[in-house]
Amino acid sequence: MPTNPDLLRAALEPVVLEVIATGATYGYEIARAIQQHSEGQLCAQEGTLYPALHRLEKQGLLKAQWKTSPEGRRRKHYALTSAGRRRLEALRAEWASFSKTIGRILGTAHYLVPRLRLGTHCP
Amino acid sequence: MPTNPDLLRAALEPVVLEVIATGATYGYEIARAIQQHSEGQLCAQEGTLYPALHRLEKQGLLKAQWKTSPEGRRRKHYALTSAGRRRLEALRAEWASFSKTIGRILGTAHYLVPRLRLGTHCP
DNA sequence: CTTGACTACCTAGCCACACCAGGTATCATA
DNA sequence: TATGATACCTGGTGTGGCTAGGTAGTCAAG
Repeated sequence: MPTNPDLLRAALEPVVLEVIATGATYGYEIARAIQQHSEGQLCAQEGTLYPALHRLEKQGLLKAQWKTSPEGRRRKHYALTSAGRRRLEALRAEWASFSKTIGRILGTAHYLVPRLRLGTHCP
Repeated sequence: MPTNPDLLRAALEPVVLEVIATGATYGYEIARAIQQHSEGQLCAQEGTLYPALHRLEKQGLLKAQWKTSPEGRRRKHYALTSAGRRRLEALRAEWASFSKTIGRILGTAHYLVPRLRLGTHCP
Protein backbone atom coordinates (compact mmCIF):
# COMPACT_ATOMS: atom_id res chain seq x y z
CA MET A 1 0.00 0.00 0.00
CA PRO A 2 2.85 2.11 -0.84
CA THR A 3 4.62 3.60 -3.63
CA ASN A 4 7.85 5.38 -3.86
CA PRO A 5 6.80 9.02 -4.39
CA ASP A 6 8.84 9.43 -7.56
CA LEU A 7 7.03 6.56 -9.21
CA LEU A 8 3.64 7.82 -8.10
CA ARG A 9 4.49 11.23 -9.46
CA ALA A 10 5.09 9.72 -12.87
CA ALA A 11 1.78 7.86 -12.94
CA LEU A 12 -0.68 9.81 -10.84
CA GLU A 13 -2.17 11.99 -13.54
CA PRO A 14 -2.89 9.21 -16.06
CA VAL A 15 -4.10 6.85 -13.34
CA VAL A 16 -6.50 9.40 -11.89
CA LEU A 17 -7.91 10.23 -15.30
CA GLU A 18 -8.18 6.53 -16.06
CA VAL A 19 -10.10 5.55 -12.93
CA ILE A 20 -12.48 8.47 -13.49
CA ALA A 21 -12.96 7.34 -17.09
CA THR A 22 -13.69 3.90 -15.67
CA GLY A 23 -16.45 5.14 -13.42
CA ALA A 24 -15.07 6.53 -10.15
CA THR A 25 -16.42 9.98 -9.54
CA TYR A 26 -15.51 11.54 -6.19
CA GLY A 27 -12.24 11.84 -4.27
CA TYR A 28 -12.68 9.18 -1.67
CA GLU A 29 -13.93 6.72 -4.26
CA ILE A 30 -11.11 7.59 -6.65
CA ALA A 31 -8.58 6.87 -3.91
CA ARG A 32 -10.10 3.46 -3.29
CA ALA A 33 -10.36 2.74 -7.00
CA ILE A 34 -6.66 3.44 -7.45
CA GLN A 35 -5.80 1.01 -4.68
CA GLN A 36 -8.09 -1.65 -6.09
CA HIS A 37 -7.01 -1.27 -9.71
CA SER A 38 -3.39 -1.53 -8.60
CA GLU A 39 -4.04 -4.42 -6.26
CA GLY A 40 -2.78 -2.37 -3.36
CA GLN A 41 0.47 -1.33 -5.00
CA LEU A 42 -0.54 2.28 -5.48
CA CYS A 43 -1.82 4.58 -2.80
CA ALA A 44 -2.43 8.27 -3.26
CA GLN A 45 -2.59 9.97 0.13
CA GLU A 46 -5.35 12.50 0.57
CA GLY A 47 -2.77 15.26 0.72
CA THR A 48 -1.63 14.10 -2.68
CA LEU A 49 -4.91 13.22 -4.34
CA TYR A 50 -7.04 16.26 -3.54
CA PRO A 51 -4.49 18.80 -4.76
CA ALA A 52 -4.04 16.66 -7.88
CA LEU A 53 -7.77 16.73 -8.57
CA HIS A 54 -7.77 20.49 -8.14
CA ARG A 55 -4.89 20.84 -10.58
CA LEU A 56 -6.63 18.70 -13.17
CA GLU A 57 -9.81 20.70 -12.74
CA LYS A 58 -7.93 23.98 -13.07
CA GLN A 59 -6.36 22.66 -16.27
CA GLY A 60 -9.80 21.97 -17.66
CA LEU A 61 -9.32 18.21 -17.80
CA LEU A 62 -11.97 17.54 -15.16
CA LYS A 63 -15.19 19.28 -14.30
CA ALA A 64 -16.54 19.11 -10.77
CA GLN A 65 -19.99 19.19 -9.27
CA TRP A 66 -21.08 19.12 -5.63
CA LYS A 67 -23.86 16.71 -4.79
CA THR A 68 -25.41 15.32 -1.65
CA SER A 69 -25.98 11.59 -1.43
CA PRO A 70 -29.29 10.11 -0.15
CA GLU A 71 -27.59 9.47 3.23
CA GLY A 72 -26.70 13.14 3.32
CA ARG A 73 -23.03 13.11 2.43
CA ARG A 74 -21.52 16.06 0.61
CA ARG A 75 -19.43 14.79 -2.30
CA LYS A 76 -17.56 16.52 -5.07
CA HIS A 77 -18.11 14.53 -8.24
CA TYR A 78 -15.62 14.72 -11.07
CA ALA A 79 -16.03 13.88 -14.73
CA LEU A 80 -13.64 14.03 -17.66
CA THR A 81 -14.04 16.91 -20.05
CA SER A 82 -13.34 16.27 -23.71
CA ALA A 83 -9.91 17.82 -23.14
CA GLY A 84 -9.50 15.33 -20.29
CA ARG A 85 -10.30 12.42 -22.59
CA ARG A 86 -7.80 13.64 -25.15
CA ARG A 87 -5.22 14.12 -22.43
CA LEU A 88 -5.77 10.59 -21.13
CA GLU A 89 -5.24 9.22 -24.61
CA ALA A 90 -2.02 11.19 -24.95
CA LEU A 91 -0.82 10.04 -21.52
CA ARG A 92 -1.54 6.42 -22.41
CA ALA A 93 0.63 6.75 -25.51
CA GLU A 94 3.32 8.58 -23.58
CA TRP A 95 3.35 5.94 -20.88
CA ALA A 96 3.47 3.08 -23.36
CA SER A 97 6.42 4.58 -25.14
CA PHE A 98 8.24 5.51 -21.96
CA SER A 99 7.77 2.22 -20.15
CA LYS A 100 8.83 0.30 -23.22
CA THR A 101 12.04 2.30 -23.34
CA ILE A 102 12.84 1.98 -19.66
CA GLY A 103 11.91 -1.70 -19.68
CA ARG A 104 14.31 -2.28 -22.54
CA ILE A 105 17.12 -0.38 -20.82
CA LEU A 106 16.65 -2.21 -17.55
CA GLY A 107 16.11 -5.50 -19.32
CA THR A 108 12.84 -6.02 -17.53
CA ALA A 109 10.42 -5.74 -20.41
CA HIS A 110 8.77 -9.01 -19.52
CA TYR A 111 10.44 -9.64 -16.25
CA LEU A 112 8.06 -11.22 -13.76
CA VAL A 113 8.65 -10.58 -10.11
CA PRO A 114 6.97 -11.60 -6.91
CA ARG A 115 4.70 -8.95 -5.45
CA LEU A 116 6.89 -6.60 -3.47
CA ARG A 117 6.62 -3.81 -0.97
CA LEU A 118 7.73 -0.57 -2.48
CA GLY A 119 8.08 2.33 -0.14
CA THR A 120 6.11 3.95 2.55
CA HIS A 121 2.97 2.58 4.06
CA CYS A 122 -0.63 3.44 3.44
CA PRO A 123 -2.53 4.22 6.63
CA MET B 1 15.24 14.37 -26.93
CA PRO B 2 13.05 15.21 -24.13
CA THR B 3 11.29 13.77 -21.30
CA ASN B 4 8.62 15.06 -19.11
CA PRO B 5 10.42 15.71 -15.80
CA ASP B 6 8.06 13.56 -13.76
CA LEU B 7 8.82 10.52 -15.89
CA LEU B 8 12.54 11.16 -15.81
CA ARG B 9 12.37 11.50 -12.07
CA ALA B 10 10.89 8.03 -11.82
CA ALA B 11 13.57 6.43 -13.96
CA LEU B 12 16.72 8.44 -13.52
CA GLU B 13 18.27 6.50 -10.67
CA PRO B 14 17.86 3.01 -12.18
CA VAL B 15 18.87 4.23 -15.64
CA VAL B 16 22.03 5.92 -14.39
CA LEU B 17 23.04 2.84 -12.42
CA GLU B 18 22.27 0.67 -15.43
CA VAL B 19 24.34 2.61 -17.94
CA ILE B 20 27.24 2.64 -15.50
CA ALA B 21 26.85 -1.11 -15.04
CA THR B 22 26.91 -1.36 -18.83
CA GLY B 23 30.21 0.45 -19.15
CA ALA B 24 29.74 4.21 -19.10
CA THR B 25 32.01 5.76 -16.50
CA TYR B 26 32.04 9.57 -16.43
CA GLY B 27 29.32 12.20 -16.45
CA TYR B 28 29.45 13.37 -20.00
CA GLU B 29 29.63 9.83 -21.29
CA ILE B 30 26.79 8.73 -19.01
CA ALA B 31 24.61 11.51 -20.41
CA ARG B 32 25.29 10.37 -23.97
CA ALA B 33 24.80 6.73 -23.04
CA ILE B 34 21.37 7.52 -21.61
CA GLN B 35 20.38 9.25 -24.83
CA GLN B 36 21.68 6.40 -26.96
CA HIS B 37 20.19 3.60 -24.89
CA SER B 38 16.84 5.38 -25.01
CA GLU B 39 17.10 6.19 -28.72
CA GLY B 40 16.86 9.86 -27.93
CA GLN B 41 13.77 9.59 -25.77
CA LEU B 42 15.55 10.31 -22.51
CA CYS B 43 17.76 13.26 -21.81
CA ALA B 44 19.21 14.12 -18.44
CA GLN B 45 20.31 17.76 -18.42
CA GLU B 46 23.65 18.44 -16.82
CA GLY B 47 21.89 20.28 -14.03
CA THR B 48 20.01 17.09 -13.38
CA LEU B 49 22.65 14.46 -14.00
CA TYR B 50 25.56 15.83 -11.99
CA PRO B 51 23.60 16.35 -8.79
CA ALA B 52 22.15 12.85 -9.27
CA LEU B 53 25.62 11.35 -9.52
CA HIS B 54 26.64 13.20 -6.37
CA ARG B 55 23.58 11.88 -4.55
CA LEU B 56 24.30 8.31 -5.62
CA GLU B 57 27.91 8.68 -4.54
CA LYS B 58 26.87 10.11 -1.19
CA GLN B 59 24.54 7.15 -0.72
CA GLY B 60 27.44 4.79 -1.29
CA LEU B 61 26.02 3.34 -4.49
CA LEU B 62 28.79 4.78 -6.65
CA LYS B 63 32.43 5.41 -6.00
CA ALA B 64 34.21 8.14 -7.91
CA GLN B 65 37.76 8.67 -9.03
CA TRP B 66 39.35 11.60 -10.85
CA LYS B 67 41.54 10.74 -13.81
CA THR B 68 43.14 12.63 -16.64
CA SER B 69 42.78 11.24 -20.14
CA PRO B 70 45.77 11.00 -22.54
CA GLU B 71 44.48 14.17 -24.25
CA GLY B 72 44.60 15.91 -20.93
CA ARG B 73 40.94 16.04 -19.93
CA ARG B 74 39.97 15.87 -16.30
CA ARG B 75 37.21 13.32 -15.84
CA LYS B 76 35.43 11.97 -12.81
CA HIS B 77 34.95 8.26 -13.31
CA TYR B 78 32.20 6.42 -11.52
CA ALA B 79 31.79 2.75 -10.75
CA LEU B 80 29.10 0.78 -8.97
CA THR B 81 29.83 -0.35 -5.44
CA SER B 82 28.42 -3.66 -4.32
CA ALA B 83 25.63 -1.71 -2.65
CA GLY B 84 25.05 -0.05 -6.00
CA ARG B 85 24.72 -3.39 -7.73
CA ARG B 86 22.25 -4.59 -5.14
CA ARG B 87 20.32 -1.35 -5.46
CA LEU B 88 20.17 -1.69 -9.23
CA GLU B 89 18.78 -5.17 -8.87
CA ALA B 90 16.13 -3.91 -6.46
CA LEU B 91 15.24 -1.02 -8.75
CA ARG B 92 14.88 -3.38 -11.70
CA ALA B 93 12.41 -5.47 -9.73
CA GLU B 94 10.58 -2.38 -8.50
CA TRP B 95 10.33 -1.00 -12.01
CA ALA B 96 9.12 -4.28 -13.45
CA SER B 97 6.39 -4.54 -10.88
CA PHE B 98 5.37 -0.93 -11.14
CA SER B 99 5.30 -0.71 -14.92
CA LYS B 100 3.32 -3.90 -15.13
CA THR B 101 0.71 -2.45 -12.79
CA ILE B 102 0.46 0.90 -14.54
CA GLY B 103 0.43 -0.77 -17.93
CA ARG B 104 -2.46 -2.93 -16.85
CA ILE B 105 -4.40 0.03 -15.46
CA LEU B 106 -3.87 2.11 -18.58
CA GLY B 107 -4.44 -0.87 -20.82
CA THR B 108 -1.15 -0.28 -22.55
CA ALA B 109 0.80 -3.30 -21.42
CA HIS B 110 1.72 -4.24 -24.95
CA TYR B 111 0.50 -1.15 -26.69
CA LEU B 112 2.78 -0.17 -29.52
CA VAL B 113 2.96 3.45 -30.43
CA PRO B 114 4.87 5.49 -32.96
CA ARG B 115 7.91 7.28 -31.59
CA LEU B 116 6.72 10.48 -30.01
CA ARG B 117 8.05 13.71 -28.64
CA LEU B 118 7.50 13.90 -24.97
CA GLY B 119 8.18 17.16 -23.27
CA THR B 120 10.88 19.74 -23.31
CA HIS B 121 13.79 19.83 -25.70
CA CYS B 122 17.31 18.63 -25.29
CA PRO B 123 19.84 21.28 -26.28
C1' DC C 1 -25.55 9.98 24.95
C1' DT C 2 -21.00 9.48 24.16
C1' DT C 3 -17.30 7.26 21.96
C1' DG C 4 -15.14 5.51 18.07
C1' DA C 5 -14.84 4.24 13.28
C1' DC C 6 -15.70 5.41 8.80
C1' DT C 7 -16.80 8.64 5.19
C1' DA C 8 -15.57 12.97 2.90
C1' DC C 9 -13.34 17.11 2.08
C1' DC C 10 -9.43 20.63 2.55
C1' DT C 11 -4.67 22.93 3.26
C1' DA C 12 -0.13 24.93 5.25
C1' DG C 13 4.46 23.77 5.52
C1' DC C 14 8.32 20.72 4.49
C1' DC C 15 11.41 18.66 1.40
C1' DA C 16 13.30 16.37 -2.82
C1' DC C 17 14.57 17.14 -7.18
C1' DA C 18 14.41 18.45 -12.43
C1' DC C 19 15.45 22.44 -14.80
C1' DC C 20 17.47 26.95 -16.10
C1' DA C 21 21.11 29.80 -16.46
C1' DG C 22 25.22 30.78 -15.46
C1' DG C 23 30.07 29.81 -14.38
C1' DT C 24 35.08 27.56 -15.16
C1' DA C 25 38.52 25.11 -17.94
C1' DT C 26 40.72 22.29 -21.65
C1' DC C 27 41.36 20.74 -26.35
C1' DA C 28 40.81 20.54 -31.47
C1' DT C 29 39.90 22.83 -35.65
C1' DA C 30 39.49 26.30 -38.92
C1' DT D 1 42.35 33.26 -32.45
C1' DA D 2 37.73 32.33 -32.45
C1' DT D 3 34.46 28.58 -32.29
C1' DG D 4 32.72 24.37 -30.87
C1' DA D 5 32.96 20.26 -28.47
C1' DT D 6 34.30 18.22 -24.16
C1' DA D 7 33.91 18.17 -19.12
C1' DC D 8 32.70 19.65 -14.73
C1' DC D 9 29.89 22.38 -11.14
C1' DT D 10 25.97 25.11 -8.67
C1' DG D 11 22.42 28.72 -6.98
C1' DG D 12 17.81 29.81 -7.59
C1' DT D 13 13.09 28.55 -9.11
C1' DG D 14 9.04 25.86 -9.43
C1' DT D 15 6.47 21.53 -9.11
C1' DG D 16 4.40 18.37 -6.40
C1' DG D 17 4.17 14.27 -2.92
C1' DC D 18 3.87 13.82 2.01
C1' DT D 19 2.91 14.97 6.89
C1' DA D 20 -0.05 16.48 10.00
C1' DG D 21 -3.47 18.92 11.07
C1' DG D 22 -8.28 20.64 10.59
C1' DT D 23 -13.78 20.40 9.72
C1' DA D 24 -18.05 17.81 9.51
C1' DG D 25 -21.41 14.33 8.77
C1' DT D 26 -23.12 9.14 9.48
C1' DC D 27 -23.62 5.06 12.07
C1' DA D 28 -23.05 1.35 15.36
C1' DA D 29 -21.57 0.02 19.92
C1' DG D 30 -21.31 0.69 24.66
